Amino acid sequence: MCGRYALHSSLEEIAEEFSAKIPQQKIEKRYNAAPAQKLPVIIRQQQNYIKLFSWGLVPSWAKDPSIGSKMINARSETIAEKPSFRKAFSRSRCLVPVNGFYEWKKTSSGKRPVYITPKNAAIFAFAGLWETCQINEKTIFSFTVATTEPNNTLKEIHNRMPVILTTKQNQNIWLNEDSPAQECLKLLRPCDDAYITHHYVSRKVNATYNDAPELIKPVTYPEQSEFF
DNA sequence: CCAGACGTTGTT
DNA sequence: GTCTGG
DNA sequence: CCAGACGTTGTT
DNA sequence: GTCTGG
Repeated sequence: MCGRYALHSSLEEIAEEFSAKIPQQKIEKRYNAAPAQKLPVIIRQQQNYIKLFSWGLVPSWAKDPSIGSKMINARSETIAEKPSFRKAFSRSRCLVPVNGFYEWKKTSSGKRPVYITPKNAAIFAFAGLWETCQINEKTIFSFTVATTEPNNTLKEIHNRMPVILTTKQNQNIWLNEDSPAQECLKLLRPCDDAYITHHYVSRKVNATYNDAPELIKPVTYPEQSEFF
């Protein structure tokens, strides 16, 4: 699954990577981006835009925005059918720019956070969906991240992983709102192991109020757990 | 017909 | 909004 | 994802 | 245990 990530590239770098217009808004470098926060996504409307949307998809019919906290991920196996996602899947797909993401690996001495980054690139593109919802005269813009089974590397860490689109061609199919659903579904597969690398990081990342470059630095945990 | 759900992950 | 359960 | 709250009445 | 907030 994917519930935390880092995005420290500049807006200019992100705009360049995704051929997107640079927004007026500034964004901060993030090392601990978390659900419910406003984060940059790439959407296509005539041209590509970078927008700041809330992580946790709030369906258009929702009456309470807190439903978004349950919608931070969408299983790709059912994304086209679920009432909460199917509308966005058919017409409102987006890319989520990410420099690396965190997964928590269970060990005999507790959960340890792992940071997963691209091996030969600067930025990952997660496959996402976005939505708008009107609640109390306010429009909520939100997004979710598609998940799939893990590749061989992630299998050692966790039982799910975010969908990462590694080629420009696939990113374009995903972003184009006229792409047939069948074509889009084909993209929702674990990415090849060759694209990623990973290392353990500090448990400081557990708390969302920590957000600094040190969070993505490698740390070493004891090889063997303590005896009891 | 109306009422109620609509989600994902993993359980050390 | 749309589907399922009662 | 993890951390932290989980409640009401009525105001030091 | 389960939900909300970040």
